[in-house]
Amino acid sequence: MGKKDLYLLVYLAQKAGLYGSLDSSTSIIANDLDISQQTASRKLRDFEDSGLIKRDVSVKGISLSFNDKGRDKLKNHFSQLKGLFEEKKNLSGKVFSGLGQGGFYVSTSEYKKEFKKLLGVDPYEGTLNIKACKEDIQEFLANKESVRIEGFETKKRSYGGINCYMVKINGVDGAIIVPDRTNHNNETVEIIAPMFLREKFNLKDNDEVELQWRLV
Amino acid sequence: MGKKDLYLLVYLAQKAGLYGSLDSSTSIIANDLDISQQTASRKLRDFEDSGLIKRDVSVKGISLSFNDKGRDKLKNHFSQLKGLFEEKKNLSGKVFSGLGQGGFYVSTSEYKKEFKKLLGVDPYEGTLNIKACKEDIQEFLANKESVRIEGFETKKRSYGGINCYMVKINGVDGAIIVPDRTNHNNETVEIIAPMFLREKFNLKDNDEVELQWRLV
DNA sequence: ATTACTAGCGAGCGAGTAA
DNA sequence: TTTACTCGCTCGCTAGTAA
Repeated sequence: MGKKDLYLLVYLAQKAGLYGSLDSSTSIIANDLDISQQTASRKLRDFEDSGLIKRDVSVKGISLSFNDKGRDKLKNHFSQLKGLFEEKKNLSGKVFSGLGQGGFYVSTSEYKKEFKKLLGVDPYEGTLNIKACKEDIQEFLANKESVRIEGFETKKRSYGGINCYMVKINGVDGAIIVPDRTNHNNETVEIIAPMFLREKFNLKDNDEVELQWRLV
Repeated sequence: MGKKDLYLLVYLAQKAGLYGSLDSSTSIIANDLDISQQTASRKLRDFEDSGLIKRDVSVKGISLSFNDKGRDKLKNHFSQLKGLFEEKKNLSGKVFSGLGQGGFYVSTSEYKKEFKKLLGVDPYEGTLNIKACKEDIQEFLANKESVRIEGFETKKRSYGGINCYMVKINGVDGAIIVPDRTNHNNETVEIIAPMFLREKFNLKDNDEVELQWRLV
C-alpha cells in the first residue's frame, strides 16, 4: 500500500473501529470517498494483499476488519502526529532483568569512551532494562534528537553503531542506548548511568521508574 | 490539495514543526519522499496555492512553514485519529450483588485454566459485578483488544466462548469477562481477579470502584 | 443487488532543460 | 547549484460488463 492511501485506512478505522468490523459495500465506500466503485474494490483488495485488513466478500456486500499489520500502520502514523501535537515529556516503565547484553557495550572501551562524553563521567559497567508500552516509548522518543555513536571494526570483529538519547532517570543524568544490533523488541529501553541504578534506588524487578528528557 | 497528499504535509510538519520553518530544497524533499524533484516542486506550489503553507523560494533553495489553514488541516486529521486511539481510560462503577452466574465460569476448570493465563495466577472462584452507565461501558470497551477464550463441548453440555478485557481494578490486575451467553444487560460488567476483591477492598454493595486498562 | 475483470483514457509523474 | 516549465509516457482511474 502506498503512502497515498492512508486516507482510506483512516476511513476504515473510523467506520469499523480498530478491533471491530464494517459491513458495507464497495459502492458505499466509493461514494463516501468520492472515488469509483472499481477503485474502492481494487484498493481494498490491495490492502488485503498487503496484509493490512481482513476482507470477507459475498454477493450481499463486503465485511472489513483490521489485521495487526494495518493497526500497526495506523498506530505508527498516529504516533508520529502525536509527537507533533502532544510532545510526551515523561516515560514511566518497569525495571526488569535483561539478558545482560547491554553490559557488553558499556564494558567495551571504545564505546565506554563515547558514553563518558555523554554522561560527563564514566558509566557504570552495566545497563538497566526498562519495560514500557511500545506506543509510549515511540511517543517519548519521537522527534527527539539522538546522539549517534558510530560503529567501528577491529581485526577480531565489528562493532555496531548506537543511538543515544539523553534522559534523566529518577532525576539522575543517564542515557537511553539503542544499539543498531539489538535483541530487544520495541517494548524495552536500556539505560546507562554513572552509577549502579539498581543499588542507588534499591530497585527490584517490576519497580517503577520515571524517565525525563534532559538537554544535551 | 487532495487527501492523497497528506503524507507530504506530515513530512513537512515533522521537518519544519508546526510553528517553525524548514530550509531545504525540492531535490532533498523529493529524495526523502521517493518522488521526483519536479513533483515535489509542483506539490509544494499546490500547497501554497491552497493556502496551506508559506513558501519562500530563492536560488539557494526553499523555505517552508505552515499557515493556519495547513495547521488546521493536520490538526483535524490528528483529532480523528486521536478519537480512535485514545478512548476512555477509566471506568468507575458501583459494586452490586449479581446472580452468582459469573462464579460458574471461574469454577469450571477449563475456563479457570484460561483465566490463569490472563492473570498470571489462579483466579478467585467468583466474580465481582459492577454496574455503570451503559454509554460509559461502551466507550470504555470501544476499540479495545479482547482476549478470546473459545467455547468447547463435553458429553454433558456445551460451554460458550468468553471475551476478556485486561483491566486493573483499584490497582489490582484483573479482567472483565463477557461470556457469549450472559444474562447481563449492558449496564454491568463482571470482573475476575486473583483474590476476593470484596474482602481485599472491604467492598459493600454500591461502593464505588475504578477500572483502568492494563497492557496484555 | 453484489464484486471484480477488461479496456481505454486521462491525470499526474518525471526527464529534459530553461532561467 | 537552485526552481519550475514543457511534454511525452505511464500508472491508476473509471466505464462497461461479466459473474
